[in-house]
Amino acid sequence: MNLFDFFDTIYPISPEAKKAMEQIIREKSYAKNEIVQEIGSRCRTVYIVKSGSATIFYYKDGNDITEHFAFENDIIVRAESLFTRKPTSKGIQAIDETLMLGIDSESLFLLYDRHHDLERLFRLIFENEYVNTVKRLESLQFKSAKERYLELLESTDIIQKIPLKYIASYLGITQVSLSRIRSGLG
Amino acid sequence: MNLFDFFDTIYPISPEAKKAMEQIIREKSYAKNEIVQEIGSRCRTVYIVKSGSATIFYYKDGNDITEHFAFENDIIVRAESLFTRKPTSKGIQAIDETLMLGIDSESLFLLYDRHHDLERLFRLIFENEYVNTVKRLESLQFKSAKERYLELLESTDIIQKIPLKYIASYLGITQVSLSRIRSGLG
DNA sequence: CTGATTATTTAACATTTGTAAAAGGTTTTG
DNA sequence: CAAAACCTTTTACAAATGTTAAATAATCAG
Repeated sequence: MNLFDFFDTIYPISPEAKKAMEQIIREKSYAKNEIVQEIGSRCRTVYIVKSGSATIFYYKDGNDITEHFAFENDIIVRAESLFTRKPTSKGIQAIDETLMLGIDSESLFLLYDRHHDLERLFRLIFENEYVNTVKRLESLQFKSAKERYLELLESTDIIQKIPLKYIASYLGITQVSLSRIRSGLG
Repeated sequence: MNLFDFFDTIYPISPEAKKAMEQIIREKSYAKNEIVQEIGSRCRTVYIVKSGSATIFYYKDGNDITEHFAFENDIIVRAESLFTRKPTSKGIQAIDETLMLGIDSESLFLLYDRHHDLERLFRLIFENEYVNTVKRLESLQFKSAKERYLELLESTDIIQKIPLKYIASYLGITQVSLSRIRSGLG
């Protein structure tokens, strides 16, 4: 789907706003496993996955942890950096060959002053991300690992294609534990 | 602190916007343990805690679970309902004698059209809530219960006054487990 | 195609956390 | 004040998850 068609499903914006946005969007493709944004950087880009898949990841005690997955038409930002202007210890990585649209966030935020509809659009987009995060929190707070795994399986088919090491850490468990759950013993 | 002084520290709004907001705010006090919003209701109010403390809670397998704490000057909303207009299985409860300001959310959202600065202010407020939720997610995903408890203790002094049963479920553990951690054996 | 690399499962054991019940503490209220 | 209600800790045992290492299985690169 075209980006603006996608945006129209959320909140229609004026032709002027579209024109202004086009100036600050760039498309880029990433190879499998390529780093999109380095750990330690500031988040200055709002990404939209056009095809492929990407994660937000970080390291804890030497282990690679997947905090977030993004697939086709998903927004991907490191919120704790984008909205605070501080660097973050998280990075973004392409899982597969991935095509991304990147919107320069500083420019976008400036456009909010002249284009109220753009601020509205992105307010709605990020409110939705906020809601998704609250739901994931609920899942991690008191559901068992097995419940979380089943819930994830039901959320999207694409998850089937993602290597289990990413999925395990996303669920907050080890690969060994995930294997047990999958074999029906967990 | 006065509400508008507090808002000014986030994003200054016009006198007209203040006047419009005053029409949709009501102050109400709640007794200790009083339910502010019932489980199963829709979130149509943005609360601000003036004094006291409140939680977002729900039931899972018969257990009372605390999802969120709010203290003085904190915003408290059930985001998964406020931003989707759907009912939620979570409620809001006062822990202590608590004074709250309630802003009618439907009216607020209507004001966004006429008062761009109000939309800006609340966008910034909820972006901040979103960031807080992401940080909590990170904590629940891969920190140990002990780490989470120590982190919570450092976040605010007020937490010392909150009964441990609320804190245990907020951390995603049982009271027994929290007692073990506190006694240094966990 | 085949060895090398990477991903996944299994096994054995350790640690953490949960469950249920009881025992102390503390607070509330008549 | 004293009984009741509520909160917190402790105990003993069960279940879930982690750790390390090894064994398979699948994929990749020359």
